[in-house]
Amino acid sequence: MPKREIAELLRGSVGVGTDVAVRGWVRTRRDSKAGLSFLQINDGSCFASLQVVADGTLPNYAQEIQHLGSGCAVTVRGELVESMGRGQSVEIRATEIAVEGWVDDADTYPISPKRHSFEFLREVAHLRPRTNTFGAVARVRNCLAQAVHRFFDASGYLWIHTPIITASDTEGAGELFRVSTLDLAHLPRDADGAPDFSRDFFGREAFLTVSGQLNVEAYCLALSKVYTFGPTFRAENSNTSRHLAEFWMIEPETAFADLSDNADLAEALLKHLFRTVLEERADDMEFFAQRIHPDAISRLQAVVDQPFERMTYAEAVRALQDAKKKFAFEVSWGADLQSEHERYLTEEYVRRPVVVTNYPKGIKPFYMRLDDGGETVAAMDVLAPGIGEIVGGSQREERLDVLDSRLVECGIDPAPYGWYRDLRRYGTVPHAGFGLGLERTISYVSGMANVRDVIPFPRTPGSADF
RNA sequence: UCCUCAGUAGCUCAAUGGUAGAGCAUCCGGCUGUUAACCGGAGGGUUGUAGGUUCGAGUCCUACCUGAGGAGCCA
Repeated sequence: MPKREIAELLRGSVGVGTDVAVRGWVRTRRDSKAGLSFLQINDGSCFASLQVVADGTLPNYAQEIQHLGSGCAVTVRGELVESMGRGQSVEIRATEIAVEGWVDDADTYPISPKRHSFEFLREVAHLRPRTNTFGAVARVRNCLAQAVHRFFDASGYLWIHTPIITASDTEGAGELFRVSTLDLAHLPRDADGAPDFSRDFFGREAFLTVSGQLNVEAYCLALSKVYTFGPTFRAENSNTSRHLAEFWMIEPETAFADLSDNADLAEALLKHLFRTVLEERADDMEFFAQRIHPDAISRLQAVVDQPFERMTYAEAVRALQDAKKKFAFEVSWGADLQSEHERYLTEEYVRRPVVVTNYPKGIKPFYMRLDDGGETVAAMDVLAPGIGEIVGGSQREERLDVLDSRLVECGIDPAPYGWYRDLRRYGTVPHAGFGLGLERTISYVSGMANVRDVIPFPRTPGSADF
């Protein structure tokens, strides 16, 4: 008897009348005193559960089946039949139900068949994938990750596995987590009494990466079209619904490309991701639209159907200054846009994703290409309704002399950047790239308001359970 | 890190400074090709922690802990 995924059976790819076996976990049991029970079985292969009809004549009916409850693991064998009830087209008429794993104490099993707050479910992160919501999030997350690779592969980009451990502590993007094997209780000291990192594992200080960008630029300037996709770490004490200490980031880098090409790529990537998830995870998206965010589907559809708005930072500042809305922070040229400003632009001013470009150089890092005029850099942020900044990127400074003066201007010691400067010494070309936060993308797609609920085991300040 | 709010049954929440309750979940019984099932019953509590005010504190005060929302930082 072939074992089947529930998704296959509900898709109709197995004929009615076939003997099948399914394995999964009981969601609910409903008894009929007419002498049969109905089990909803879910195996995670799709959003829906499969109804199993258990007749009272089954040998373990009274002993076992009538005591099955939410969370129990079972193997069901039987015939796939057209359902006599409403609500599902097919069901399994069981000939055998084997209990694989009981629920130890149904009274305290956290995932009872009722509504739970996301805050509570975070405390049982090892069990929350058994809920409708977190099953859907997991499938959508997988769908998006697979779509990222398919998009880049089809576009001729190479996936570059940039290092997780980095020796540079001055990449300019936030606080870093230290990687060390030194004995903290007996820390070796140098002559000045400072920790002697020459005795550390790598013979120097080392950290977890905050971005694969600098490394991937090296491969970009040889292989033309490359991207990284992996975990990223920031030791910022950020306590918001949009920040994690460990998150996944997608960072493409394109040679012979300028800022406009870069924005085109970001737009094409986002549209591809949204189109794919609407198509391949229609069941989960339907759930998100019904229970999580009413516009979950319609707003993705809208993004896919129309071009992104584009405006320069200067235009954005003007729009904000002309806005009737009162902001807590005043808008003036030279200052970074506040969250409230970004939100106004994308949610009220253009009401869809918007690419803001050419920010003042003073608020952007050294590696962004200086624009003609010398006041702005070729930076771009993609702002999306509901989450704000979803993409941050730029055309990179490919001119060695300008890069050097920018390093000085930003007060950065050029010494550790020898290899990065080499890329400008030997066959430099214009190139551009950006970072797309996977969790923020999932958050936007699903309508899940907190990125802690779109990653399996969230790491945030003061919290690394599981 | 800063500001604001919240911690009461397994969960979601009530309770004027005066006997701690409901719904859901769980268990038991009834009913039904059921499907957010329905009806009845039962068990379930050191009110986040430590102090303080008061005849009396879930409620008021102080500190701390935890969580959430917002800000900053950013993806």
